[in-house]
Amino acid sequence: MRIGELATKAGVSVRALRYYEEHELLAADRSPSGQRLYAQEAVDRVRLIQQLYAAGLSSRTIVELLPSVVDGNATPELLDRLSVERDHIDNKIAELADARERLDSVIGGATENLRTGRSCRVSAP
Amino acid sequence: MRIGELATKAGVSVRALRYYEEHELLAADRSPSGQRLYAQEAVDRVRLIQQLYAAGLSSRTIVELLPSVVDGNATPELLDRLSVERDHIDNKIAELADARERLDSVIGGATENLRTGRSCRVSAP
DNA sequence: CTAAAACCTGACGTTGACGTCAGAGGCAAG
DNA sequence: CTTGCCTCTGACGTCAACGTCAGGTTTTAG
Repeated sequence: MRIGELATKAGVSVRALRYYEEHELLAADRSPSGQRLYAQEAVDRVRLIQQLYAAGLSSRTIVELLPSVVDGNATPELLDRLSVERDHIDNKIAELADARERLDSVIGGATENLRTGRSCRVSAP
Repeated sequence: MRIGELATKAGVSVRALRYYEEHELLAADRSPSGQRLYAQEAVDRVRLIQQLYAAGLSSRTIVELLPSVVDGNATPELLDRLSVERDHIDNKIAELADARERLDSVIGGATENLRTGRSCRVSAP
């Protein structure tokens, strides 16, 4: 498949795919005329890349870890790096859960205020 | 307290605090000579700001929502915005959990490979 | 065959949350 | 008083992950 199709299937821009190649996250074959050609698996790989981006990994980090994640193999050092990133993700999840709780309690309280009658002492009656 | 002390206590840079003032996230009194003066509560407020940043909110969004979060009150519209952000956070948590599972299974598999004897068919025996 | 759509390379633009530097003023200690 | 650290206001620099535009080639639809 060519770049446009992959972009559509994977839900990213064409520019993003060229960026991934430039940064060695995603290799592409070339047609005789120089157009990029991708295998079906590329769709999953792009989704994986996006997932790792969303997890806060930089493209440099992804380059280092992606082979291990794809073929399920790793040296002890890579295993360490993977654990480090896993822990980072754990911490982020905890932070997010905190923030969500905070918003939830605000939402709950404010909803209650609106329900019981206007707001809670905004000004004197 | 002056800006350096707040920066230390809240764990951010002096520059960040000036940035927050510039973007109306955090007001400051001024000494006669023009130096910024903060109350103790500012420490918590800065931590809250950081938490919301970590949750992916932009400074513009934080400006809109911060008053509600701080005093626990909100108009119906703000309540909507809060819910929207809460849902965003929910989605992010789900994505992160996915990514973590992925890393976990890679870590598990690779650890197993190392444990049972080198790697799983890297080359012919 | 031709026009539209997709693709190519290069290169500059964007955005957010600060970093950093310059030049000048303020403030506690010795 | 001066040494040294803190603070001030601009204002330009940074970095990542693309967006966007220019100018040209290739593929596809009719």
